[in-house]
Formats: sequence, C-alpha cells, structure tokens
Amino acid sequence: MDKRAPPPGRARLSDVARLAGVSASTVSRVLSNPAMVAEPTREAVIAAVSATGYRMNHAARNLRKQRTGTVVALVPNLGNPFFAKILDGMGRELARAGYDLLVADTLEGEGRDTALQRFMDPSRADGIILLDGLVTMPGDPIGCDLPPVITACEWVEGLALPGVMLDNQEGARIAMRHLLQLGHTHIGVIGGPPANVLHQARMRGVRDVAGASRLTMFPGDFTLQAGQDAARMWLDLPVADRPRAIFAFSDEMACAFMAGLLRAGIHTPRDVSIIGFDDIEMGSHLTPALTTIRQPKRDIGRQAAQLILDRIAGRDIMPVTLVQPRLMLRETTAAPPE
Amino acid sequence: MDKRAPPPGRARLSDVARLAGVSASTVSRVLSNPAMVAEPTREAVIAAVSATGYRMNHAARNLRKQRTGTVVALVPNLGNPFFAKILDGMGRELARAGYDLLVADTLEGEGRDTALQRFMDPSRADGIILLDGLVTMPGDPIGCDLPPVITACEWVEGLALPGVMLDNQEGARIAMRHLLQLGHTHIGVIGGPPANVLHQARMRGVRDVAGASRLTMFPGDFTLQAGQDAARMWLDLPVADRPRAIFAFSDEMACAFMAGLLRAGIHTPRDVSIIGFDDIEMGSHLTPALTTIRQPKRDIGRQAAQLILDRIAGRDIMPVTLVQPRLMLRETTAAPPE
DNA sequence: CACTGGTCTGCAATCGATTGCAAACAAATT
DNA sequence: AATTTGTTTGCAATCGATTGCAGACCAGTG
Repeated sequence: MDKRAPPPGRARLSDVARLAGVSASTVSRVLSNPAMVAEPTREAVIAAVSATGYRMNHAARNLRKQRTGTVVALVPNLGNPFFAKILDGMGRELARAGYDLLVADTLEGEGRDTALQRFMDPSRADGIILLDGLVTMPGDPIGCDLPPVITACEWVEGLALPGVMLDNQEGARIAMRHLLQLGHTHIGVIGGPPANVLHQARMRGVRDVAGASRLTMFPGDFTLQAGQDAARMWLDLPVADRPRAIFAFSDEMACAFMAGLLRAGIHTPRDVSIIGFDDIEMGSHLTPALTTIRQPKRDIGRQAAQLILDRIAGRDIMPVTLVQPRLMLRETTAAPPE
Repeated sequence: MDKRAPPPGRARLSDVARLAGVSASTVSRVLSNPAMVAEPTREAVIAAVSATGYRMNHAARNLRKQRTGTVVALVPNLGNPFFAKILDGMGRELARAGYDLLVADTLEGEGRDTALQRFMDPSRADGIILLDGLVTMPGDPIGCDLPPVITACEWVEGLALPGVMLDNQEGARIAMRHLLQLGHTHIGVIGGPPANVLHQARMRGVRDVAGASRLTMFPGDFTLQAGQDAARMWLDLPVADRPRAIFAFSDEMACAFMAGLLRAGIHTPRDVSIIGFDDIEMGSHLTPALTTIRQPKRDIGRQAAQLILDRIAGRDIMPVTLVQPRLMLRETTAAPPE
C-alpha cells in the first residue's frame, strides 16, 4: 500500500537513517566519526543500526574513499610451508592496524607476469608485499598512482624496492665459519636455483670465508626432493671426494640429505656434519636435532607489515631492513672423523 | 586553456571513451561483451584502452555488479603448514574460474567470533570456505542474502554446512586395523584437542576396531611439541605399561614422538611401531620413512573450490563430500618385539 | 517510397557510502 | 536586540562501471 521500494535483502545506510529519523550523512558520521554527532542522535542511530543489523558495503566505501583496507601478499607458491609463519606474523600485524591480508599465489611461471599486474591496482590493494623475487615488474606507461610495493625475504634484482630480508650473505658466512672452525676442510654446499637471489647472496657469503678450503657444489632448489637427490650424489662420489661437512641452503634439503645418508648407514654427525638454513620447526624435533641458521620468520613478516603500513601512510622508510641471522647450534655438526 | 578537469592519475572508462570517440557504455561493452560491438568501433576502443593504459576499477565494478570475484578462505592459523597444500589446490582451481582467493586468519580465539562476521558479507566475498571447525556462526537477524559458506577438512558441529572432508573415522580404522594385524594388542593413541571435530571422528574410528585390545591415550594438539611431550610420557611409563604401537593423529606428532624415543635409545620400528596421519611430505623423507594415513590435501582444496563455485553459481550440490584416506605403508610399523 | 527488422550505440539511472558546504539553531558577547 | 561563535545536521555531488531502454542507422522487402 505504501512500500514504494520493497526493502532489499540487506539494510543500507539510508534504511538505518530512515529508521533513526536522521539523514544518511549522520549515520555515516556516527559510524566513522562519532565525536561529531550529538549524544542523543548518536544513540538513536546506534539503536537503529543494531535493529536493522546493518553492515557496511565495502565496495561502496572503497569506491568513495579510494582505498581498500587490504594488503596483498604475493607468494611464489602457497604450497610452500616456509611462507606460513611469515604470513602469520604479517597477518597479525596488519590486523592490528585494521588491514586485511590477501594472500595470492603467483603460480610460478604461468601467471607470474600478470600476477603483479592484476594486483598492483589501487582498487584492489592499498599496498603489496612481494615474496617472489622472480616476478616481472610491469612497465607502467600511464597513471603512476600505483599502490606501494615492498619485498620480503626475497627481492627483485635490478629494482630498488624497499624490503625486509635476512642478511643472507652473513648467514652463509656464519654457517661456513662454524664448519671451518670444527676443522672441516672440504665442504659440500647444496644450493638453490641459480637464478634465485637468496642462492646468489648465500653463495657470496660462502665464498667470503671459504678461503683455500675445498668446495663441492650439489644442485638444489630448497625442496626435500633436492636433498634426497644430493644424498644420492654424495653416495656416488669416490670416498676421497666426499665432503664430510654439508651446508644446505634450506632445512628441508638438510633433513632429506641426512635421512638419505642414514639410509645408507652414514651417520650424522659421526660421519658427516650437516648445517641447514631457515630453522624450520621440524629441525629441532629430529634426532639428531638439526644445527642451522635461524631466520626469524614471524619477525620478518611483522616488519614487512610495518614497512608497508608506513609506505601506505606516506611515511619515509628505510630502503632496506636487514634482519640478522643466528646460529642454532644443535647436534648435527661435529669435528670431522679421524 | 581548455582542460577543464585535469586528468586524474589514472585513466577512467570515460577517458578511454573520449579518446576513442565513443560513449563509456560502448567501452564497457567492448571489455565485457565484445561481440555486441561492431568491428571498427571495437578496434578503436581497444586501441584507446592500450593507449591510456586503462585498468578497471574493481570497487566500482563490485558495487555495480554486486559481486566481488573473490572467495575467502578462513584458516585457524596461517602458521600451520598443513593448510598450505590445501590452499594451493584451492587457489589454482579458483584461478581457473576467474576468482581470487583471499586467505584470512581467524587468529584462534582473539577474533574467532568476529572473523566470520567480518568476511561473511556479499561486499567482501562471493563465497566462504571455512577451514576452522571452531568458529561461531553469527546468528543473522536480518538480510539473509549472505554469501554461501562451505567447510573444508574440518566442519562445524551442529551446523549443516556442506563441505569436503576426509573420512576421518575410516582413516582411523585403517590405521588401527593395520597395527592390530601386525599383532599389536596394546596401542597408544596421541590425540588432538578434545573439542576438535577431527579428534572426535578419529576416536570413533579407533573405538570401532579396537575391540578388546588395550588402549592408552596421550593428550595432544597436532603439534610437534605435543609429540615430544607424548614421548616423555611414554618413557615415564613402567615398561609393562608402554604401548608398543602408537597411532598419532598427525604426522608432526608422530615424527616428534619417534625422535623423542630415539633420543632415549628406543628404535622405530624395532622397539615401537608408529603410524601417523596426514602424509606430510617430510614423513616420506625421514629414515625410517613414516607409515601414515594419507590425506590428499591438494585434492581436498580443489574439491572445496569446486563446491564453492557451484554454490556461488546456485547449482545444487551434495551436502557432504567424503574423501577417502589411504594407508601409506612405509617403514615405521612392524610386528611387536619378542 | 514506405515499412519492417536488425544491428549498434548513447542516455541516464543505478549500485551505497562519504564529505564539502551551508543552513539551522543555541549560546555567548556587546 | 543585534552580532558573533560554535555545534549539529542535511543537501547534494561524487567515486567509476554497468545496463535497460530507446533512438539512429542501414539494408531488405513489398
């Protein structure tokens, strides 16, 4: 009889306003700047809000305010548990600031070139945290009001993006020094993909302190499988050529390598010393517990979150934050046999 | 002299239209329904699009179309690598359908009650995938046009939400049968949190086949630490009361338990048999390799994605999809000693 | 030549919240 | 009483893309 516009399933700002007997502007103000509204009005509005079960429409707010309230993290591979703790720290820090974390996979290769394209867009994210060092930066011809981008853990060679990362070179130095101090003179290194920036930085650290000691490289890619393959290669080596100390660029490779040798009756650290990189939780729960270089993952996540929040707020930031690695001395390293 | 409105940093639809000499509607149609536009016009528009570097504004489109193009996955803890592979499968499947996956953490406890509230909102997500069985469902008073919700892996007791999950009860039966067939008569079970639905389902399976055999429970919560604690408890038991077969409700607990015993000189499977649950990658790369119940994580993720896509499209779906577990027979189980 | 049918295109309304501006009113000052 | 100052509130424009409707145009037919 009178209901001109049948109420849509969901209450809008104007519905709340009508019920409270005020204008939509007032309701909006109560919700985002309560101090601006007189006490009695405010209460009426609040009552109307809960009576209608009103919930804000994010699309509308985003359109109007030209911001989204979300930060996008681009990871090379969601399936890699290494990122889990980092994202965890990131998410919590962002939540404290009222931002949501959207995690997206660059789907290694397939969409790598378009991933950044798709998300580097003010209508999708207020900021971007890159965890993939191999994305390609879109050459943007027009409209330079792109959301800020920072890197975490990895970084993009040739782009001067601010970022948070471990001092990988120093981490590698610490690992190598540890093995050398134990008396090892021939060290095997299980690396990452040659194109990976982490691999490159750590190799620099290795060379920094290797000096005259003998080095044997085993190809790797940070995965368990690579560690297992390296173990097979080691076993295939003539006994005299087998390095009695191994520095693996990831804990997963270190674990699988150790298991591979054990299967052949080679014990750690009795016969071979092993040191990993990352300090994944599993490492300390093995027997023997894995000696490794600690990478404070939650911290890195938190700091990356802080960094992007600063950039979003337009605050000046340090170009690069280096996080210090630490030697976790456990049970898999010892002096060489004999 | 003429530029009335100085161009905002970024090209809008109307800017493209002006350059192409057509209306905004036409540009919109070229972008979303090209067949509707005549060939020459289309080409002019496409040229203008790339000339301006135009990129759509998602907020505006979402507002108008009343959809977001994203699916939100709510996980209890982003730091838990168990979810990584599931999210990976999910993300890929959703990407194929043109949806983005937004992963958010319910931050166990703190925001658990508000997490679903915050995201169950048509202006934020077209669909929700719950991976946390302990969230509380908001009692929604008004406006029932909420986005569809499904569960994956876990489920919410008392809510008839559709979902994809492993047949946990059957998985537990398979594990128990395996141990019993080896001749074990006293079995230790390292469980999950009592309130967890997975724990409950698996306990049902354990009881289904335990029969008259003796059971000893060890409290747990799926973490490595819990496995280590269980090992200590086992070692504190009088020798006659020590179960010589252990069924752990997660591979992480199984691994840590095994390592804990080994540290005390107790070998697996010579002295104690161990079977885990999940089939995490690390398990198969240990020595001895962990016997376990396989949970096809990527598959579960993929199927959950399909399910939510079906629900979004309004297609009818099965209320519950049970995924079948499988015994991964490896090296940590054997007949009891003597 | 008028009329029908079809294909393209543009106009203008719409999605829902925010905010600059100014009106309305109350209190304080001269 | 008139003016100033300050507080609340509403009006109306705005963010940018989409789409129902109708007008414009062209070819084909009677």
